[in-house]
Amino acid sequence: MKSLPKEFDALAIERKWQKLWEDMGVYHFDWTDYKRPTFSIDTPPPYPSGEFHMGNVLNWTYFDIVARYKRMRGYNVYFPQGWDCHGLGIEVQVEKEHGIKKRDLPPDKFRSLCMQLVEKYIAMMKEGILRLGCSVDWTTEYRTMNPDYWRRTQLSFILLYRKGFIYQGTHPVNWCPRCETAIADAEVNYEEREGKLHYIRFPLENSNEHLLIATTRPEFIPACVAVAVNPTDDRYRKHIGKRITVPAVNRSVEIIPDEGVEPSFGTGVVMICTYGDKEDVRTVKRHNLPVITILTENGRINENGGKYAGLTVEEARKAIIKDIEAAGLLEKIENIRQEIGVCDRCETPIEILERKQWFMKTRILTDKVEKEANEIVWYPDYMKIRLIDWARSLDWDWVISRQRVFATPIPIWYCKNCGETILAEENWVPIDPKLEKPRIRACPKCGCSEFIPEQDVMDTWMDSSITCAVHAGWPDREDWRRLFPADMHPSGVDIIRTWAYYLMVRHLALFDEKPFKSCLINGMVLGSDGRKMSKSLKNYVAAPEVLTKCGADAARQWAAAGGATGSDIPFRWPDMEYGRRFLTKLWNAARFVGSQLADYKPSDGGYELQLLDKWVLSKAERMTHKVTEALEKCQFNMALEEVRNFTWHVFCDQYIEAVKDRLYKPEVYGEAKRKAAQHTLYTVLYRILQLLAPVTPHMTEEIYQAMYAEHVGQKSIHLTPWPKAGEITIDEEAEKEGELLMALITEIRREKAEKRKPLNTPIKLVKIYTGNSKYADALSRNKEDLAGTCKILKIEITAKKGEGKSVPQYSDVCFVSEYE
RNA sequence: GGGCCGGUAGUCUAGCUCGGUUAGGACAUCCGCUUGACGUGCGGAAGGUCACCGGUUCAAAUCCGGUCCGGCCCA
Repeated sequence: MKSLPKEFDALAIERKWQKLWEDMGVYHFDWTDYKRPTFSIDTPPPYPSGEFHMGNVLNWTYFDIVARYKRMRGYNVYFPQGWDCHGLGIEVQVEKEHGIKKRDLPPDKFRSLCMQLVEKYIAMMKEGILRLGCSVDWTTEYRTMNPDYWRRTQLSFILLYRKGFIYQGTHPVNWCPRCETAIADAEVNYEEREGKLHYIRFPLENSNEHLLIATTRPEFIPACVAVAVNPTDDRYRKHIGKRITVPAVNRSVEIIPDEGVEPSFGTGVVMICTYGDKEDVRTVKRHNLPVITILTENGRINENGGKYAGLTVEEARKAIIKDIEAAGLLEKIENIRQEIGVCDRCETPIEILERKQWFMKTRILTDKVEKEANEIVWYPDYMKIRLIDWARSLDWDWVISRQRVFATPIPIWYCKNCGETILAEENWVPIDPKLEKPRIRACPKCGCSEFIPEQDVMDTWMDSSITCAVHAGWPDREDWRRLFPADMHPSGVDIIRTWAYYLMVRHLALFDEKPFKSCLINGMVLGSDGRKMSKSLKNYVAAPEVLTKCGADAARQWAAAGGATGSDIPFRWPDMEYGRRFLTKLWNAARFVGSQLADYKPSDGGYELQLLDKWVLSKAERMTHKVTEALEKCQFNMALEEVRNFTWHVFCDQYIEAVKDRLYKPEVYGEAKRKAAQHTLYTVLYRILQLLAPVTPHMTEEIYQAMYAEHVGQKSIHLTPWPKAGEITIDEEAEKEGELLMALITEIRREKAEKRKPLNTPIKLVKIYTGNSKYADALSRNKEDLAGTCKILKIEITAKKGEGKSVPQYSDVCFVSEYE
């Protein structure tokens, strides 16, 4: 057997295997194999936003461990990889980098700038995935910005349209005035900011009294359509039904009762505008109030704002306050902390606008979403609550249209004459209605042959929420249901409400089936200050730096063992260091085994297993059960800790130390006992390597190739079958006796340490008292390893109780040692 | 304001599902030793009212209720 060199270069080893695995194609899904069961992973195509970061490392490590484990368990594993390219984030960056706005360039030019930037980011992130050693099947790589992908997005749109899930309507939507587009609830963040609460007098009609209203948004006064009070509020109940004058615009509106009004906020009187906030939307709808839209798409006051038309929101606020103050109607202004909705991509405060948009009916699916969420296996289980709560909390359907450029076009035209909506046929896609006409001669309704293309494009989530079906081969492969639903969908805890939710509603609507059978959740990566790691918080550690300093196998150990699955994992350099040291330990253990097995042939028999051989084999088997069980439950931290502790402490510190004498001196103990130790070292090390392979794929491969590949016969350790239960016999008797023997060895060594003697100091005589004949018998049968390990020249064992140093856990067992 | 998660030695963390070992580990600290795999390694030591209060129980870090604090997501 080949022995390993003393030095190793972890990074070189990692690069070498990453390349060889790719060359050998060891991770390719075998479409022609119908014997093995399949296991498909719905790899979330990352949004190429720049660098592969530690959160990606955590996420990808989790499901790569699963992929590698399942492969060894005999599954035909499907591990695809794509890129979710479209979206506002890239557009905003292109605008920033080039100092332009989307309208400054023709759409195709703007789009190509976006594609360039995306390619740059993909290259960076792909490098990260490769360096982490993920077992991706790169023959599956795809980009959602390529027409072959968005053909599928458009096809799904057409199918949903026909099934009645898509509608166009004029409804209030979240609107980013900077990006000039509608955005979904999931794209709105809430931030606490400093605001001002204005107290303004609204004169009551036919009276010289007034009501004092409090508002944070006086610029909406021109859009005020009612004044509301809580019907249970005794202060104002008498005014309900009367009319009141809106200052600055002199409009007469009604005072209405509404239970949504919080009597303790401000004055308990609020103005209802279209639309100052989401609450206004509810109130307007509830009371069927008129709608006065006063904002343009870029956040200015429109013609409905009268004299304030053309001003920005900020300018209008100042102008209106000035006018109200001049009219003597401004009572006071207070500072207030308020939560405001901002655009997820550019942090501009969002507005609510009523504009014609495309929607997908999602709320009618909520009961189904809940039912399916309960049928999916979640790791950890409680995470399903997030999805269910989110689905239940949604007020509006999903706005799927965007007024942007870099996205999948909506395959729709309108008849120029009668306005009829023309939906693309299934075989027309991919198609961009802005560049191509519908493939019909004339409008089926009026015969007109001129058409107006839909300018809007689709929300990016429309691309990325059909991945479970697309990965499986839909719609091109007839057998796509073989890989659908996906066996596992991995997700960060923060995107359950988006990714997992949208996947659910899209696939339920399209195929009436849940998209995935299990969902693996990873927590957030925290910085050293305990807060979520981010560049803006200055607690950011770059993944390439970590991978260069410590290597992928160390980083993967951090990800696996940093905490329980689903919980947030703090980034810690000491963890990284520990991972690296463990690899060194493993390397050296393997090197020792190799050096002792120069003359060993795995097929050779002729060995007589000793107690400690049986003991460590039995413990290795027991550990295998624990690791297997932990991996089945995606408890990566438990699985890794189990193997690391066994390797370091049981295998290296205890077993190897205890059999050295037997290995070195066959002339004393006999060849059969040396062979027994060789057999055990060979077997247990292989077991360790296999169990570690999903977590530290590179190092285990390197050792496997040098020491095991020839005999085992698989071209990669990652293709070897996971150990089956019972391959090694669990020997309870040997474990019990072995524990006693190890406890005694440990105690004798401890005594040596206490006496400040080097561990290889010979002991002239050790008298052992066991207090019972069972222990005495066990020790007598196995005193060779005891003597060898502790350098004892003579051992006397008696079954009587005696004096001396006692052995922990075995209160009756004690010994007296005599040194020279 | 709502939902979820967490609060375990100087730091980080496991254990809690299914109550019962001396509460396990890593890093840091201290003391020893260097043995023919070990970028060292090994042996040992110190360090904890398991956030707080109450309940269930023969028995609670673990189950139940409440309080406080922190985080995440949302309104």
